[in-house]
Amino acid sequence: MKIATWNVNSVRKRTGNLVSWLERTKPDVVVLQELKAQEPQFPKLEIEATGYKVEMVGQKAFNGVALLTPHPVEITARSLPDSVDDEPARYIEGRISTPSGPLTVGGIYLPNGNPIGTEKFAYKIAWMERLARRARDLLAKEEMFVLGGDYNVCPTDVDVFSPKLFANDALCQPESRRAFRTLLNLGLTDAIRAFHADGPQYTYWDYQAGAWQKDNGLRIDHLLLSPQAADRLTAVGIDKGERGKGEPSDHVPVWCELDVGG
DNA sequence: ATGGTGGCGGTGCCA
Repeated sequence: MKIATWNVNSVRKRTGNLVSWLERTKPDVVVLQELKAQEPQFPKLEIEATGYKVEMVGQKAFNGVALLTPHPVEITARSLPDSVDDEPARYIEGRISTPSGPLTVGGIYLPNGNPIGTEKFAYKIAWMERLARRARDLLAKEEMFVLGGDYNVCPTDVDVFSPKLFANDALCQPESRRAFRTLLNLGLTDAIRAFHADGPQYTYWDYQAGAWQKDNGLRIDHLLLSPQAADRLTAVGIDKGERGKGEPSDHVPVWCELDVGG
């Protein structure tokens, strides 16, 4: 069972890349972020032609998340706890069946939070607390789940090409990192770090200043696994090649494999 | 060199 996350930075601009990636890598579930589209603008026909069903929470111009899978899926949430009306489209969650029991996949687009010292940063931290609340509720079920997405957090300085340059960035603040560690301390496993304990494992390279060519990257896209999912983790990967293609997203897909038997 | 790139929407906002 292959679970992936990808911030596509506009699903309309990325339709071609997305379709060829789906056909080549065949994930069982993929969560997408930054659709920058409402439901009528989503390239549903092109995606469905690949055999994937589309569940999404859309928004005009900004944010937007989707869950794609060829399997039967039950959508279990379209927002985090304590949501308000007209909340930014940043969370979707679905549940599929496997031979080892149900698997829940949450797709998250965590607020960027810049600049620090503003309401935007406070909103980021509050959003992370709501995510932790959802994680606790899911953990209580003692089932497999994966919370994948663009967390907009570099968990440690190893995850930043230049810690000095990002010292005042919301992605690297102690509060952001503490809230991320809270998720880990609940018992969640950072899938990439389970297989690559040290060293840079970037998932994002800015469009500006030749960041890709200079490998000036960040690790901000993560897959956090419940203990029941982590017990079955067999492989992880970062599809870095997507960043070198024509008209790329600034993020690349991150995936993991779970051995669920059958 | 106080810039640079990209997406949306039709001007500045967001990342």
